[in-house]
Amino acid sequence: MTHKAAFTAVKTVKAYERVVEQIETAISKRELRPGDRLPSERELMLTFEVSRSTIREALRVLESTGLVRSRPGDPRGPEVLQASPAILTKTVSRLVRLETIALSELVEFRIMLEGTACTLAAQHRTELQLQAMRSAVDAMQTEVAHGPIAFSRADVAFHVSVWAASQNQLLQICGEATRGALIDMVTDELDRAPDSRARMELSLAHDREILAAISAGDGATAGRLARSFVIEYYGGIISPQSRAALGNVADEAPA
Amino acid sequence: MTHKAAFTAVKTVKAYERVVEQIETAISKRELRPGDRLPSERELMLTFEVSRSTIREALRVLESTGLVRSRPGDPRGPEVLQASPAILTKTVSRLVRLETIALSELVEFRIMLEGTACTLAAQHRTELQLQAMRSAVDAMQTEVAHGPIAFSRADVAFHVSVWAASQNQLLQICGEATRGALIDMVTDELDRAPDSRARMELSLAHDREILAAISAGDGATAGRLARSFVIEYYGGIISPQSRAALGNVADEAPA
DNA sequence: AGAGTGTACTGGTCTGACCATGTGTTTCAC
DNA sequence: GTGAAACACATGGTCAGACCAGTACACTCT
Repeated sequence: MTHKAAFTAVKTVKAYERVVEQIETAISKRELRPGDRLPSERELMLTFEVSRSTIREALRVLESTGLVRSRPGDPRGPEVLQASPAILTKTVSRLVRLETIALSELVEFRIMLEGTACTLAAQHRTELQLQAMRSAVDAMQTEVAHGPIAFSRADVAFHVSVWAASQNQLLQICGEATRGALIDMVTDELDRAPDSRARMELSLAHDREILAAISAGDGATAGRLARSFVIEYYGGIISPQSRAALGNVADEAPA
Repeated sequence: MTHKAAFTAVKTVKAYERVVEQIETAISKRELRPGDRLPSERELMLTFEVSRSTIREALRVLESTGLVRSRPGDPRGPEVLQASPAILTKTVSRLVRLETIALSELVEFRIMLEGTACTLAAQHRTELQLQAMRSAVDAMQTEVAHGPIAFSRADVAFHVSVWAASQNQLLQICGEATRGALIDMVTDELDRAPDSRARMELSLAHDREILAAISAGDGATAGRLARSFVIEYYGGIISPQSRAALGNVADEAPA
């Protein structure tokens, strides 16, 4: 009598992958905590019963994932690292760079991010973060005199402080990634030298408005302002429909 | 006379890292495109003048980044892959699991994405995409009878079709990534079996509403609906402030 | 022309070796 | 006793060479 055997697909799993998996789950189950040391490669090859090449390949992928770090000569062995969103940034930027993403898509995405960040910042900001944003704006004021490059740096710093106040790291990461990508693709940051003074003043005024809304805890206004300012900046790049759709989300009640 | 020598810090760079870097930039400069094949490991060790171990370690990190794939026995060599959000998903899930990223942040992010996707879809959708979304909803209707798993699959398909209609690949990528991560985290998709029928009907009704708004070209409504439905689903996870801030963006004119 | 066979080369893994480096200890001078 | 210098040792980085199982592709044979 032949049973209906519940066979399941077998996929050959490479040795180093199983090593990775075991160490990974050990970390995610908190059996290994940041700062802890893994056994040396030579010890690991004994416990896993594989060769050093296999151990090393496993360590390389763990290292590229930001979970551990090996340093030559350290007798204490590879270090278990604190998980950090930093590697996400790299992945996201590469994806943006690679994916043949249209500039318009990037701008749309940016509008969304900036708006949400400001909305959330208005709700979540701590007093400390509020101070940070204020001083960032003050710094922008100062930098107006030092030319567009310095000003732009201060501008970025303000936006970073807003992202931080949103208390959402995914927002921060994507913001960082899109900023980098946008700067890569739009290089008019430099050739807009002629009317630079006016534009700096305008940006400053915008950021002050946003800050006021955030400070007042008015998330809807903060988000709407942020969106409209990004649109003002990059609006020419995206379609009029997108402009209308993304810009008016907050300030027009549906008919 | 001693010049002021412009010496710069030297950091010892490991051999496999330089291999990774070169291949990576080749990919990002489109000299290597998805589907292309890398030379075999034995050839690579000749061109880079390193040993096979080094080449292999480099390939392992490239593979863990999702850039290439090696298959044993394939005489054509390692394959250059299409950049995919899958790796992003894995990274995000791990960060959430390690509590580097709070689940609430993920949900907030998701609300933003879903809302914007629907808003843009309402503006950008082609007739073809509209049909796709319609048939996706119809499929959901059919799958109600086949249980929550099949229904959930159809539900996902509908949302994917919406992202596609948004004409924004970044949205698609991030949507895909957050969806995977959320499913990893929130596994009540299965244990909600008791009232599954009611919830399926509710989801279906929601999606129909969204589709109607998209179909009518009403981006503001589509976005507002999408946000509120996500909040209805995952609302318990995020703070009341976030709920209010993200949910009411579209439907309440600022006081 | 199609089905089966063969083969050359692939990636996966192992062994064993060498080197430069960082840590912890020991030694030494004061 | 205390601080600095020298040492020993285990570590990670790299290399060379080997074996095996598997795949793609060409070559049979019918």
